Amino acid sequence: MLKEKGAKKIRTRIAPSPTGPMHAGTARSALFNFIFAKQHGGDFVLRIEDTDLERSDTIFEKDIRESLEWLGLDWDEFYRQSERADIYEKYLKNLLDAGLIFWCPHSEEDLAKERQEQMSRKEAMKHVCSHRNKTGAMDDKKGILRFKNNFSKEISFNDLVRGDISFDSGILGDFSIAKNLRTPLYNFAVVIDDREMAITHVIRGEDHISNTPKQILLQNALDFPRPLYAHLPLILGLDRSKLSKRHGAKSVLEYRKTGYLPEALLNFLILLGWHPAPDKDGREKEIFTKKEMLQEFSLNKVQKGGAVFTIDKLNWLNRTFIKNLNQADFSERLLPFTEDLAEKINENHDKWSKVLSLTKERLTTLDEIGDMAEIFYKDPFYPKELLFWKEGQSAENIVRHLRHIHAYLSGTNSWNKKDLEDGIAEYSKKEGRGETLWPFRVALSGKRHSAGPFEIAEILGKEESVKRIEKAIKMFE
RNA sequence: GGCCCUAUCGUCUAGUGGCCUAGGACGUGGCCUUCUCAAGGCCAAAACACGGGUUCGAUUCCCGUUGGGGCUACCA
Repeated sequence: MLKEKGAKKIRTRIAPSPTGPMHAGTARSALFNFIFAKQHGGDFVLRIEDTDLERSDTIFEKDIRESLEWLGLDWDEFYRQSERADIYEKYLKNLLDAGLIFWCPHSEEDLAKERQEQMSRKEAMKHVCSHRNKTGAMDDKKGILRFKNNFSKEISFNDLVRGDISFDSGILGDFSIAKNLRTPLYNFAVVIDDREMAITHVIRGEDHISNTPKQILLQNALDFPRPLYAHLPLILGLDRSKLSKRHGAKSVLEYRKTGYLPEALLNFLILLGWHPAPDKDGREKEIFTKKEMLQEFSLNKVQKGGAVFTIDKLNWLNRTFIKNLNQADFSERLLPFTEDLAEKINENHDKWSKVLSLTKERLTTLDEIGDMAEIFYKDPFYPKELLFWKEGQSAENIVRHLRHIHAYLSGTNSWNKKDLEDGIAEYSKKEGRGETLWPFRVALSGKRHSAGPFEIAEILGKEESVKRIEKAIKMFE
């Protein structure tokens, strides 16, 4: 995409707090930020918002980084707020000197009581501090820092996905900005960092809309330029509330563990709240490579209403992406899911590649490979009843068909799917395909659902196939 | 309680005043193919929350109602 001459380099960021594993909402925000930055030749910044030491844990920071890496959303710069206290302190002191912020000595109990009363009076809950005009030095061992709000001013901004949004700044009260000079609170740290990191576009969840006026007030006080804002619709659970663990929402890494492909998850996520215009023939595209996302994404096509996360379409996308994988890629991605089979796979790669081609278009998630591939490596165990094609099929017939097939298989030396099928065709046509082929297939696979008997037989080889048929016949003796 | 955002099939969405008999995808149902499953092909059911305006004409613009959501911390 063309860059305007002299235009500032576009910089976006994802700013998660390491208080839990990365979930779909954060992943989608990261995606949108990444795509937007990259399609404009800009930078994508990862900033860990760990100012709340109580709740933050490095284990979650690791989870976040690993999630982003797995998704291929590589960041250009990395920051950690806990390492930036000097910067926040500098700005806080300036603001204090300028009399734009002040120390508020009220206890949490006082504040809670005040809110309670305001609620019962049907007023907006806010704290307008009695100490707001006490400038100058104060005992910083007590109380917190608040922004001295000058009221009755409308503050508005233009949201890239929603248009103009305005607030009455008065209802904000003297909002909190730091616990002390070296411990900033969210709204303050964000404003400082977005400025220090030269963020041009703040693309984040809709849940931050109400934080925006506070941040703008701070920017104005600091004389900072205002970034452009784009608030994304929220990802919702089945009950239409903000998606959370409560809904059993999985973390990004859990999707990896289950065997979802990162490209499928990305494709799914970008469609939650965005869809490009149909092409010139009116066709609407559903499958996007990252390259296509880069070409087609645009903020003004982003949806305003929240989107419910349902697994069905993700599953379909995952199946589709798996199906389109080439054999080598498929095999490689299967590695974490085939450890139990590793030895046997190494013994015979040729056999494994045949197994792969049979299973590839049957998998929804990669972790299903075990169940599907085991029939080629382990003796099947199944109840005798499974051999019956339909209710009415007689045991005599099953045995008769299996014996015929057994005899044929034992006698032929032309062991490939096509010849086997041809060899049995006449008999199965005469006796009934389901009648003969169902017991044949079950004898080989031991499963109600599987690939066809000839395909399985080809992979199993003559000896093993014959053995399995014999075993099935024995069940009737 | 206050403030803000939002509203098209079950779900994700296309749609920016007439092209809408509202399109696509997932899911669902049926049929075809078929030994089962998967895949594939065909078909079907399925939505503009409601009420007022504006207009020759509203899914589309405005207002209101209702519904849904978010925020309202010394969390982010």
